[in-house]
This record gives sequence, C-alpha cells and structure tokens, in this order.
Amino acid sequence: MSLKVFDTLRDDRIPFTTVREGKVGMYVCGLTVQGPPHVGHMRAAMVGDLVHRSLRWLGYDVTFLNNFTDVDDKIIVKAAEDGVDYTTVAERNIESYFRFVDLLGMKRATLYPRVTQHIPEIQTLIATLIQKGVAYAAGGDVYFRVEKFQGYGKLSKRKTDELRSGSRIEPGEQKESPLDFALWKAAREGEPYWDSPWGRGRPGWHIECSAMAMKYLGECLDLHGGGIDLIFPHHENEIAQSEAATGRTFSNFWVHNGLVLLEGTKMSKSTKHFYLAEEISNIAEPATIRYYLLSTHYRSPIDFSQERLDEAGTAFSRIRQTAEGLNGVLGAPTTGVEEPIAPESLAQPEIRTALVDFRASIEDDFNSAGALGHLFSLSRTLNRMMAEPSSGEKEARIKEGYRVFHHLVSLLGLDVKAPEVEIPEIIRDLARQRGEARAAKEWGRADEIRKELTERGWVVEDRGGETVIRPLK
RNA sequence: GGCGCCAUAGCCAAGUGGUAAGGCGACGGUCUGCAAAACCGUUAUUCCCCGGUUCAAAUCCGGGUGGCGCCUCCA
Repeated sequence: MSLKVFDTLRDDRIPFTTVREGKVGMYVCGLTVQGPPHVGHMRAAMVGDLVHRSLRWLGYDVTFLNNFTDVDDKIIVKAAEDGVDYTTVAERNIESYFRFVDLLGMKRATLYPRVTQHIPEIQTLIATLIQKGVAYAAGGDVYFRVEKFQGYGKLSKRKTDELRSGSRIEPGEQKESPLDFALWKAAREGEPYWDSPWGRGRPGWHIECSAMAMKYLGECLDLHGGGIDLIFPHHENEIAQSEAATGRTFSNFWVHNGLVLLEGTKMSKSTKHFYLAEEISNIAEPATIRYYLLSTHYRSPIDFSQERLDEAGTAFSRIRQTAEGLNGVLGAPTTGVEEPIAPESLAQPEIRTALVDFRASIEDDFNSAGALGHLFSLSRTLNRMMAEPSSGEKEARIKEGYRVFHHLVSLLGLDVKAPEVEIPEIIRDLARQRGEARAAKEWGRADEIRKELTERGWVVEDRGGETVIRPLK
C-alpha cells in the first residue's frame, strides 16, 4: 500500500509524490485574525494536523507552515471599533488560536509566518509580477492582470468569461478588468502602511500566502490546504500569482476540507450563525471535540450540535474505557508509542489486522473515520482479552495489543486519559457510607445512597473489589 | 442564471467494480446483591427513484427527486 491523496485540481485521488525524496513541504491557510477562532478554523487546523501527523507517521520529513494574515481591511475596521491598534487585535486572536491548537491536542506547525513580518518578500514578488507584465500599478494599488495568466480558473473549474459577467469594479478601484485582483492596496488616511515603490500601502489578500509559502518551502510545494471555501478566489489567485512569477507548478496537491455546519447549514459571520471555539469547548470536552472532528472524513461537511457532541462523548468513552482497563493491567504509558511497529512482528492476527487496516485507511486519503473504526475493533479485541481468566500468556498477549493501541491513539492525538475530576468530600463520604451499607448487606440503604449520588450527578460503579466514583456525564 | 458536492439502518458514519466497517440507540443473554462498565447475540437481502453498461454496481453512465455549497469576505 502507499499513500493516495485527493487533489482538488486533478479532481481525483492521486498516488502521493514529493518534490524532494522523503521530504514534504506543506502549507495550510490559517486565519485572518480579525476575530477569535471559530469552529471552522478548528476543523481546518485539525485537518492540517491530521495530514501533518499522518505524513510524519508514514515516514516523511515534514515542514508545515500555517500562516496568520495579520493585517487586512477587517482587522483595521475591528481595531477602529475597539479603539486599539490593529496589532492588538491580531495579537489577541493569535493567542486565542494557539490556545485551542494546544487544547485540541494538535502538533504545532513548523512555522506560523505572519504577513507583517514578510513585507519585503511580498514586495519582491509583486515587483517580479510587474516586471513580467502580469501586474500593473494603478492609483497607488497594484493589480494582477488575470487575462495574462492562461491557467486561470483551473483549480475552481471556472471560465474567465463566465466570471467576468458576475464581477464588477468597486468605486475607487482603477482595474483594467473586473477580474483583476489587488496585490497591493494604497493606504487611506489613518490606516497602517508600509512604504513601497507604488506608494504607501499594505499587501492585498492572496499575495501573502504565495510569498511566504515560497520563501520557506521553495517555488513548488508538495501540498497546500485550506477550507473548501478558499478554492475561489483565494487559492485560484495564489496559483495565478505564483505560477506567473515562477513558471512552475505552485503546489502538487491541493487538499481542501469540508465546512462545519450548524444545524445543517453553513456558518456565516454576517448572520451571526456560527460557533466560536470558545463556545464549543464549553459544551464538550476538548478530547471529545477532537474525536468528533476525526470521526468524519475531512472532505465531508460536519454538523456541530450538542446532541452530536454528546454522542461523540459516549463513543469516545469506549476507547477510554479500554485505555483505563489496559492501565489496570499494565500501567499507564509514560509517553505515546511513537516508534513504528512492523505488522510482521505481531503474533496475534487480530492485532496485526487492526494495525494493517488502520494504516490502509490513513493511506487512503487520510481516512480518519475509517481508521477509527479499526481502532474500535482493536478496542473490542482488547476488552475481550482482558475479560479472560488471567494467565502469563494472557498478559503477554495484552501487552502486544497495548503497544499497538497506544501507538494508534497517539498518532491520532487522542487523549485517552480520563479527565481529571475533583470529587467533593461530601460525595466521597456518601460513597463510603454506601460501601459500609453494602458490606453489611443492607442493599436497600446502599441503593438509597446511590440514588442520592445520582441526583447529585455522580455514578458509583462496583468493579471487582473496588468502587469507582465518576461524574454522570 | 453558471459551476460543483452530497443522498448508505431509528440516528451518526466508512466504503469509487466483487457481493454492506465502526459508533450511538434499541432488544435478548453473561457478569453483578441490584446496577454501571465489559463481553456474547439480534437490529440494512440492501445502499433516494427510474433506466443503462458489466459475468458482477452502494460504487461507472444517463435521467429524475431531495439537500447543500461556491460564483462577494469567509476555514
């Protein structure tokens, strides 16, 4: 088996190849930090994380860039509203983004480049485009001449003449054609600016990604990702700028994630129909959110609701239950099992199959949902083993499964530790009283106390010799 | 109007030519003082509908129906 990746441009799953043997340069469009991250940003970041982790797991040396567009019209507007500097707005939201990246167990990208730190590179790229005749300065702005780029529309499958009918020139713009897009925007009074050969201004949206990606990853990227809603115009324009400048293919693979839905429809900032990452983390545990995000294939839409998240929590607790059981037998692992495990080295067919099938799913366009299915199968296998009467042989078999289980769990970044909960003294006390009642075989009283505990939101489980107290939900 | 995507059990969701993963829920059983968790079993003769291609189709093609997205800022 080998990795296949769905490429938006070629509209098919293609055997994955890289520009440089064994190395991957990938770029995922991060956010324009005009506001705090919402669930959609989290999904895109999770997909980037899944791809990042999977490629590493498969043995690639990955350089992963995830940018912040930290200066643009909306950030400037927001800053004016709040009466603060635009950098304050950007900084605030970037911090918030990182908080959720960590909370959801994502591996940090290699680099998080920011637009404001790459103005010279952006200006150089613009100058190259002007020099090649595919861009022109007009009234302090610089525009990309879309008609000059023959491949325009190849990613989004659009024809330029069809696009023309729907577009128009905004007042104040001096475009030659309505299709042309800004590479550089002249600063108006009071707006942040950088000096440039075309006057004071700031980069347009799109150009920053091309400049930053090429600076760190070279002219030809292996993989470029982002939300499906970025295909047009953002990624189409990135291709136009980059390829017009270099004459080379900008990215070999275009990976786009499906959108997050709310009650079946798209989130939208303008209608206030969206979930902030903050809000979601209030209604579900981060580990559950991660599990949920992974349980649907990345290209499909995913619907967020309390009901779905609750269900995901129940499903995920099954995985955790196994982890807990394994800890009881072998102790909690001190670290994730990162080193590769060769299937041939596994003695038990069921465990070997789980690993092989899991890998096949990941190699099939990062199919995390399929992979989770195989993890559940492994979970059942292990639960069954643990239920067997003990013997030395049993331990050895469980040990093999334990390694594979933690190996797969750590690839997916799932936090299988039961969440730490503080058990109030009064609850402990009630449980203690119930224990005494049970010891005295006063079942009526014991059940009475359990009922009391349930009403207070706690569950007691008598497992073998010991009693476990856990929160109801 | 133009361009796309999707439709799989009560619910969620994998599966792009070889005879329907997995999870939730439900029901029956084992275990338990009773539960919970776990385990065992049952829960889609069939993949929106109608045609076609093929030895073989949930999977490919054509036509419907229904839902959604993009074409303007958007992850």
